[in-house]
Amino acid sequence: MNVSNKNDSHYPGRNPDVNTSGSGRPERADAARRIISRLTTFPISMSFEPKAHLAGLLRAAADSVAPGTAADIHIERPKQAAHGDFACNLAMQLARALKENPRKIAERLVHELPVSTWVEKVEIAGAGFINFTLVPAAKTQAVKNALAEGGDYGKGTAPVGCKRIQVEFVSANPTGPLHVGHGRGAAYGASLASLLAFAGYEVCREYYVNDAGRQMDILAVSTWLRYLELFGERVPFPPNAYQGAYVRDMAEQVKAAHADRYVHPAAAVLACVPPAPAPHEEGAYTKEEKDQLEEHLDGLIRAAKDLLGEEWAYVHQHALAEQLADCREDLEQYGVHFDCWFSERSLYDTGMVAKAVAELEKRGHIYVQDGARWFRSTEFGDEKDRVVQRDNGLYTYFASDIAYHANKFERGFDKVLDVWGADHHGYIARVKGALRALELDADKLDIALVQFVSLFRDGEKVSMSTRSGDFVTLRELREEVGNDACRFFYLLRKCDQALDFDLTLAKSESSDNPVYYVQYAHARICSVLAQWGGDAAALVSADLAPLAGEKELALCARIAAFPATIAGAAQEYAPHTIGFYLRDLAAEFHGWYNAERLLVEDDGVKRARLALALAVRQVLKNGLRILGVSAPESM
RNA sequence: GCCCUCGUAGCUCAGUGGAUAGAGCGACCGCCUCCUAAGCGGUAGGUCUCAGGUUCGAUUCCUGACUUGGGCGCCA
Repeated sequence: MNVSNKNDSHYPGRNPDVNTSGSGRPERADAARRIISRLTTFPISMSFEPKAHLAGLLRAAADSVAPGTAADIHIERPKQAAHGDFACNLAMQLARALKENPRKIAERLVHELPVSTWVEKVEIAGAGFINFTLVPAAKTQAVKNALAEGGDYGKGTAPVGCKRIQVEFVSANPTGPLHVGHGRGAAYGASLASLLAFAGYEVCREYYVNDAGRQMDILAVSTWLRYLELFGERVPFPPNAYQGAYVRDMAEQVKAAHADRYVHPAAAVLACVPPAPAPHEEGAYTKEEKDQLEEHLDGLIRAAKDLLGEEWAYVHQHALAEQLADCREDLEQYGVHFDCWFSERSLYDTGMVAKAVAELEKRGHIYVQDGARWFRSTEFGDEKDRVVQRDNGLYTYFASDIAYHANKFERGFDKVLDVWGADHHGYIARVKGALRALELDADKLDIALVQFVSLFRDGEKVSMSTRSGDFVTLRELREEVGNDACRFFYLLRKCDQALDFDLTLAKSESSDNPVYYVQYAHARICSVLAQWGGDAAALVSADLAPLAGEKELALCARIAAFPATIAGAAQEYAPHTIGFYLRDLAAEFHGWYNAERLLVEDDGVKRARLALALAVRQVLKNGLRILGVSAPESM
């Protein structure tokens, strides 16, 4: 027995029949304890989750020591090995309610702990920690679980009442190629969706297509102006139109398909358009000049619509279809798939935007001022009221977003998660406010804000603007760094943390990327198993008793922590936790691999070690799959 | 100005109401006759921005400063 001093208790867990009445406890309590023991003692062969098991033991003890105090049982893994395999601070938590010294409470708790065949030793240490040391079979049980469950190891079950969840992410305007900022949102959203699915939710991945509104008009008119240039009709190209080369490509396509069908004289185009300010060298326009530029651009859009008539729809549709297809292809290549592409325009076409505003109006949350209709969002926690319909009759983006979210709720999800860029955070209050105004449960809506990505090249910040066309596309990034490194790099940071993406580093020293470290562990295991050449499936039944080394048991503990890591990451919407977990798992494997030989002479030891290696590989594979990173068999 | 966010090793970042706060990179010293050296072991490096408060206990929670980034349109 491990009694380091008189205050430390010990626990005869392996010998439930031992007579402990010598401790002075009445026989009646002992009998009660036996009854509980029968309820909480499990045979070794069953699937076993240590934290849940220990929590169950402690719950029973707490109910006996402090009935009615519903303290949360919090089991954690101590940082120091000397503190056992698991620790619990329950005694400290109860100290206040019981008005008693935590160590005394801990002693009583330990005294009332039901017997468990999994527990080897219980110690009280420090201010009142209860430290558990498990029997070896408990530590290696995770290996058996991982091998038996395979690709399902770590899967969870969603909480009752929250089964169907929608994750909406990327939702970039289809007005040009996706850039590295979208790449982060895509990596985060896709991994989060996979994580939630693995954690037991029914997940719907959705992309909201902003195919209505001014940005699309600007793209269409940009394309048309480039098209006119191809026929020598030179309208000065506005600096606030889309500059990218892809716009010229679309103009070429329109020309190839329809020749000069959409050509109008430049003079006719400019006839009724308010003049643009004189162009500047550095683009340093004053506020007034900027307004003038926007009016000029709107004038060009009006002119295009007037001159083209019904054919405007073709140019508009062509630009939209092209960009959406490009975006979709880019994402598919990135390993990011969507179940649903939801059109903003469909909300207008089906009258849902008007209906949403009418619903608000019916409930008295709309008023008219200066010819516009305002939603009284201040009554729902927003800092100011918001326009939903402008004085020119057009609905605002906010109006369609209200309709969109109302529609999401109508579709019956238990949870709706929006992944937004961090610059949209001011938008949360008004959307939630609108939902409340529509008498919907706004708490069903969660919003994850993904911080910006700043690109650095050769130590200098790269300016990024979609309109100027001066940005690094996601496609370029993927081609230079690779999908795996790209996904993993993004995920090795909390989403609410701004990310500095050093292109020079990512491109020139990509072998330093931690993704290779994790993948290498997987490849190494594959290599060892291949050299062994035996039947890997048979390792499920290997005797794991030879796994007694410190590194081996630590690795087992790491594997055991995987299901809880999944559950925690899903609950926190934090897929980056998986990335860090995998890195730690790989590190422990590499350390073990270097310290011990796997393919040793002793068949029992060899099989046990191979079983452990196989379990590590399984967990690496399951984790990498969630992150959308490949698990190569050789590198 | 108001609202939000951030502040942890030289750098980039994890983490936590608990016991001696971690990793990668960089620096330094080692390890291939041996299952993949894209690997491993070791050393150095910290007032967890500061000041109060809550608590048995605060780097963690609260308040306030200072700091980082962002948002405050009849744009999307």
